[in-house]
Amino acid sequence: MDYNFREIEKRWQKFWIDHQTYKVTEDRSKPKFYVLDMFPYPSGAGLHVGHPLGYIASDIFSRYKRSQGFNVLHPMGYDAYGLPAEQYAIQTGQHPAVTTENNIRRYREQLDKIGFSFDWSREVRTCDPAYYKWTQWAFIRMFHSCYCNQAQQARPVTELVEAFSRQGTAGLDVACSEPMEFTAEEWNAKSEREQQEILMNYRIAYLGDTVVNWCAQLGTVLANDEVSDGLSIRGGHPVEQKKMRQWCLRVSAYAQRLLDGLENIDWTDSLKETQRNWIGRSEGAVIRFTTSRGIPFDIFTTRADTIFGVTFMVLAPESELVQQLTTAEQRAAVDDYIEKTGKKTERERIADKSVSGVFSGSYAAHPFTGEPLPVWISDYVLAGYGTGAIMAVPAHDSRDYAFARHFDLPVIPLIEGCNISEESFDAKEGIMINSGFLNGMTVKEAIPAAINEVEKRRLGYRKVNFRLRDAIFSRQRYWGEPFPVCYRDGMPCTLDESDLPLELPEVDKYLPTETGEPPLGRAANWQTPEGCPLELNTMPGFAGSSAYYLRYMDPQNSKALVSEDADNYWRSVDLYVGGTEHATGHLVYSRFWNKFLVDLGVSCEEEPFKKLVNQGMIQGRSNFVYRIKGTNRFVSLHLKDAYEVTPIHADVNIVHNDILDIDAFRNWNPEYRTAEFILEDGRYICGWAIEKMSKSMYNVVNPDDIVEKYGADTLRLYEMFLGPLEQSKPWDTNGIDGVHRFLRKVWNLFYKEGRLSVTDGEPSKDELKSLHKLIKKVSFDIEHFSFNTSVSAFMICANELTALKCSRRAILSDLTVCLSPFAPHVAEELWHALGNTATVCDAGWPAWNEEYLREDTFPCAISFNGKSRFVLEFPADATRPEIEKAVLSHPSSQKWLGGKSPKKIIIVPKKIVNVVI
RNA sequence: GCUCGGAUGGUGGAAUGGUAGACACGCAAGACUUAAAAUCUUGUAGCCAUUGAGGCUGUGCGGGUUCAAGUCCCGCUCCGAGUACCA
Repeated sequence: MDYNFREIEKRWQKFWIDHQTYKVTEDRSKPKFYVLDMFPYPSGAGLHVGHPLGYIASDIFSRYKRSQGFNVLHPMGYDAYGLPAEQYAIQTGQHPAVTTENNIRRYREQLDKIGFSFDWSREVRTCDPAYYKWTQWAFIRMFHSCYCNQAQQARPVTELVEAFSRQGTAGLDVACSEPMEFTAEEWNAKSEREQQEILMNYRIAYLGDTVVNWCAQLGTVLANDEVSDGLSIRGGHPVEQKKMRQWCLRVSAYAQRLLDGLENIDWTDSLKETQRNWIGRSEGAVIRFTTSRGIPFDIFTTRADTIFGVTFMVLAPESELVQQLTTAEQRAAVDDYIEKTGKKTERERIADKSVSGVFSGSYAAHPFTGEPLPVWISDYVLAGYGTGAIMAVPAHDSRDYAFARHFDLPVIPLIEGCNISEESFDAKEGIMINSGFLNGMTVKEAIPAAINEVEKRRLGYRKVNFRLRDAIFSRQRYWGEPFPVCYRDGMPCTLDESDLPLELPEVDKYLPTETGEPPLGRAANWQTPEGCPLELNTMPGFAGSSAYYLRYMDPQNSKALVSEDADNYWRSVDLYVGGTEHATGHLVYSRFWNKFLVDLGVSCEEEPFKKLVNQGMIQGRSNFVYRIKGTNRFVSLHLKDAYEVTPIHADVNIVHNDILDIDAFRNWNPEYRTAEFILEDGRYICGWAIEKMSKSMYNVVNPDDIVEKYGADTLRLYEMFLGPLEQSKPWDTNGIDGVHRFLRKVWNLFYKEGRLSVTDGEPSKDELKSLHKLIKKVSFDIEHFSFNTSVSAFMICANELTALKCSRRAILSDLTVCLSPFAPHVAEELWHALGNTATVCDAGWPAWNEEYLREDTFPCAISFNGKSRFVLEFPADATRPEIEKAVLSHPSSQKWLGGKSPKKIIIVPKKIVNVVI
């Protein structure tokens, strides 16, 4: 019987479905383990070979943990809301739900062919009302919560209202958009509407007037992580800054917890560092300057030590102080400047490195010297960071320096011996000069000293600033979760939780209305039964993916997002596998979302993803043919230099090991039907290059084709064999034959001349050694996600056992179990062929025995002064004097010693002997 | 600019400070075959030798620590990823 992978894989995939082999329940008799993949967005293009890489790795780990007796939760679902389906709907009029459903079906077919051990009974889809009910529910809870900075915890807004009516804002430290101060009497005297306006300033989900990234082509706002280089990540359209009233999530309130939480999780350093930068904690001080007309002017600085070097002040063009500080004489110039910068898109603002700005006409007084400092307005100061205003220290900040040089403003050096003739001195080192009471101190001493003095004189206060902004949560799109919000007299109110889910309505077109409202404006009767209009925006992509890992724990629960019982059992994700591209998006939002749920008592673990592994990207490997210019003749790679040629992408699916299938190429495109070829050694050899995997480069490799040709087990092994999991690498089908050959070799250990041929009885010493070497190596490798070397270990073992003509049942049985996480179908087949009735995942992971690995003798490299010279075999129990004697009496030793006697002899047991002369 | 990775044969890549190049691809030679494919065997870092002979040089570059460095330390070069008027 041959290794018929098609039949085997079909049989076992059916078996696993029929027997619900991978369904899990909360079995308290076993330890739990939660392995999660980042769920995919089901795109129309289907999966290419890059997508399953992470899924294969997590599947191997899941199966391994199952064999070790863990109760493994390994679910899969779909991140089904998103822009591409909606764009497609706009073009074709097809309902996004239909295309999404089709895409999901296609994804599922492709995934099923690879033999994953997902528990599909727990599948979730973010566009399913039974699922997004809980996304809406969390939003309602965020609306009714505020963040208490003292307790570092979300609290109900009702508590805040009570505090306001009792004591006003006195003694409260609650996260807010704008600092506010009022007394209990003032609060109680306010109207309901005024009180609601004030509460918006504190809610965790709030409506805020914010500068947003507006993308006109997409007709929607985008979050910071959805924009790169001033272009939208989806589609690459220009993005401009616009002030709009939008739903926001107060992610910034959780900044410190998000930062602290990184200490206790097992993620790569680079990913943690990316998040730290994104959160951007900086310690400094807010210092209050006073302007000529008594208007306070607060700035944030991390370099309070440079206060004596301030020569001017700068405001962001969007700052509210601009209007107050502009004098009559400067009015025209300032208005002109504001208009010009306002028109610039984000992209232009980044691209334009030239210095620009305008003088406001006002002066601020230096808090220590009282000296007047001109107040300028420039777009190099950002409205959204700190206070939107800075004190400019041109000698020690490169941006201030460029500005001062351009407008010819004074520059005062503050550090002994620094050279500021060409550029500013930004380093935080040196001895202070020209700085009053700070003179003679080092920079490191001067920073706290300056802040202390500022606080003592009541000129300002110590402040920790974060770069992390609140997340803009509204999208002017159709295909997303509707907000559970209606407007009563223009005031936003949440729906009752019992009315959830609020289902997405039908619309005639997926475009904005004629009046410019979002697509939901087209829905008929989009209002509550009492007639209050419902919110027209929908939620962004990250809404549905922020708590999906919790829903998998209890996916059918209609009473709660997750039951306390299920949450207490599964707790958090032990292993999360996915790409780095979510470092500042999903992985920040879901950590925030989880922390909020922890505050509500819904989730029990502060961090949702204990360990995270980033699989690398699989790039495409394109093939080229070379057409001689102006002809339909193609010349093979190594002969092309003799001609003038144009490289043309050839479909990688008609090229094998860089050799072109000429007939297939002629049939590929009518244009090439009559093509002629100049061959080398009778073959046409293609050139190649590493590029992104995409249709236009004809380098997309479909996993279905690989499964059809080689089988799922070969695909799984080969994807792992390609290189280290976390490294980006090109897909190169060359070499897959080797992995396939290995599986056939394993098969041939069991089957001789077409029939099963295994023998009972005691395995030989060599057989045991080979097997136990494998068990040890593979166990270690899986724990360390070093799957590529595991595959090598399998190949070595198969080669050794083949050489030993091993057909011993005991050996083959354990080998099969080791192989089962990697190649589950063939392992299952062989396991049953050995006469087992239970599935291979119930077999239990074999333990290795060091006893079998011990050698009778060991080879030892003999070095002289570190240079390896010859190898000697020693008995396992050789003593030091015996080794020394053997080494020195070896005929070559005299040659290397050159008549001298050795200074010392270093013996590393079982590895090396070094003779130092 | 800053942060984090990385650099090893023709290729993908192995190597707890201890015989560098495992394993695989590719290539070459051989066996089987009318032939091809498939399969199997052998060889395969470079250089100089040799045919019972071994030696030298080698992990991006330059130093250092060590009996011993691809691995650790210092200084560069190049490549990749992320991030950026963040005060």
